[in-house]
Amino acid sequence: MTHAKGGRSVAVTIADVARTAGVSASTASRAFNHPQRLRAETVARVKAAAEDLGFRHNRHAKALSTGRSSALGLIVPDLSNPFFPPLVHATQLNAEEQGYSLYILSSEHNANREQQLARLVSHDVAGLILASPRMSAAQVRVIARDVPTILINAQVKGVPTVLVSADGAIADAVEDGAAKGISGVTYIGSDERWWPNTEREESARSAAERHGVPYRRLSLPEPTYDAAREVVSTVETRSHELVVAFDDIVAHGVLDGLGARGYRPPRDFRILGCDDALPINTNPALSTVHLDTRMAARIAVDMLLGEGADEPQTVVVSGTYRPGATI
Amino acid sequence: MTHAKGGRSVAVTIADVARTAGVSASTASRAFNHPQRLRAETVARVKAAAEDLGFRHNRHAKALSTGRSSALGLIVPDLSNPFFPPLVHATQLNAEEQGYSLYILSSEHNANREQQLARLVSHDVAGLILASPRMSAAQVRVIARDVPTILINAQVKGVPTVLVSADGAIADAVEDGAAKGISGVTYIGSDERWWPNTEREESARSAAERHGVPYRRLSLPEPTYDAAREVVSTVETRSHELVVAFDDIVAHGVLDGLGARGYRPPRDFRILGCDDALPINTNPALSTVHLDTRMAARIAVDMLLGEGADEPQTVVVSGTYRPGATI
DNA sequence: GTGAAAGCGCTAACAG
DNA sequence: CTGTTAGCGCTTTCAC
Repeated sequence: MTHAKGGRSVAVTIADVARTAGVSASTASRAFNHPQRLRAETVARVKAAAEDLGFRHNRHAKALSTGRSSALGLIVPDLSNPFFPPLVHATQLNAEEQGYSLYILSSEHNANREQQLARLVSHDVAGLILASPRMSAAQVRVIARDVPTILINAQVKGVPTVLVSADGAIADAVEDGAAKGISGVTYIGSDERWWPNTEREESARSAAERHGVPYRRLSLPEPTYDAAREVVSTVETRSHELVVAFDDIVAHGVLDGLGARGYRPPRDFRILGCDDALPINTNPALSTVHLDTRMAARIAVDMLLGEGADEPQTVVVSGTYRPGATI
Repeated sequence: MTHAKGGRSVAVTIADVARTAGVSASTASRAFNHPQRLRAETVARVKAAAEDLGFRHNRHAKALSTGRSSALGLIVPDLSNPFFPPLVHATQLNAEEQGYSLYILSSEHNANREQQLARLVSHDVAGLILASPRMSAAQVRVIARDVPTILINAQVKGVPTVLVSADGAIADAVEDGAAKGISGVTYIGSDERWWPNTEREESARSAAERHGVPYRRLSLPEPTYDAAREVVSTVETRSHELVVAFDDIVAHGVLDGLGARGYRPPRDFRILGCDDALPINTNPALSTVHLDTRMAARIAVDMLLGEGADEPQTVVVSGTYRPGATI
């Protein structure tokens, strides 16, 4: 290997590989892209040479030449929310497996920034995954026209979607609660029209209705621990109700806020979290909904890279109720 | 805008821009890359044309042509640890500001996978940031020879480094504790030779020594909530000691584990966390060390993109002691 | 089954 | 100040 100024090693090109293998550049290229069209012996010789020289395809040249990128994009609203890291990691693994790398972008829950990021990468990636996007349907459509796009936890007509649904699990939890005698259901989350929030709220509401118990909603300015704790420290409390929290963090806030007032689950109230991904446990152990984000990621990547992108479909990955000691 | 099959819009090239602006491709190119060398009027005309057509540079063509990528890489051991998302986000912002996008890779604390990821992207990025790497110094050097590399929270001779240090803050915390009368210092973390762990342990140890109180270390198989909780639920306890935890999560585990045995801070023991980044608060509020990862990210990106890469330097970003109610 | 040649979109000498 | 030309590394017709 020769060296350039700065002591940094210089790239090995496919021409170098071709030369040492004693073939032309096109043949060397074919050894990687269309090995069937070559004699097995030739393929082996080229690959051996490549190995020897430490050859690696220049991603940019390849993309320029083929018109296809070997990168995917993933936009999430917030890396700090424990829901996303496993999703991100799983996406990365699946992408890698198929020979793609991944641009991970974080929008910080800002719809405009999200769209801006999406536009920024849309021309440089083979496909884009929008996880729990903040964009409007119209904004999503603009992006989807530019680049193959998969939605996770959002619904836009004409764009393929993976839904990580808590619906059935929340129903199960409410049923469990009802069997133990609850006086009502309270959903606590933000009042944003954001799919994860609206789906969970709607699940809680309809489950309450089904069991004939009163339903109410507590709105948080933001679905954070502090906001939740704050709200329940002042709100009028109804005994023996089931609190369905937007996620485990909010549930944690509720637990601590109510705990400070002397209320303990399941004695005084019952509570359900969601996401099952906190680095910290509660006491008593929180009943929650386990969401299989890894599966969702796998499906999303497969849909993106698969053929069936023509007829946009919706796949629902159902979460499961994980009873703890709070229901 | 014309359309290709599949209804996806077709790319606008710089040649298109040049044509509508009535200039040559090179002039159009210069309007973006060397505007000083052009008449202001020309620059304006080209930019207007570009705007009109919705032109965006083809990243791959540009990279191929210049030999420089406009992407940076960032490898972290674990997105799920609350320490990293702010670091990642800040890196992204700074990279973006300078016109770079960011490949974020997660190694899941696996040294080999980490190196593999680093090699994978090393040829496709303008620079690489390794945050709290698991790789050996030798492995880091291999990468650093291939691509400009900055280390965060690791030290390898010859490679520029940003250290997010808890040292002074831990000293301050121990001093605070000592003023209130502690019987000793216990560091609780893993026993890995990983910079963040060894730095904090060493700080705790030397601070204890300085104050003439006994020191000991509790080793966790992994620095998790459960492991910490488990260990302190069985270990012999010494009253009125100061527990220095590897991070807030471990501190949380200690708090809950000791709490279950009826011990409360600061009455029975004192405790310090680290990272100041949990989505959840403790009760009483945890004393912790605030680490300015955003600043670290900014410096890392600047070092990577700046000129001074010739003389590798080490920059230390010192954390600050954030007294809560547990010391 | 393999080679020669052209071209992806852009930038960078080199002329003028 | 601006246009012409060549070429980045790779894939891909099109010949043989």
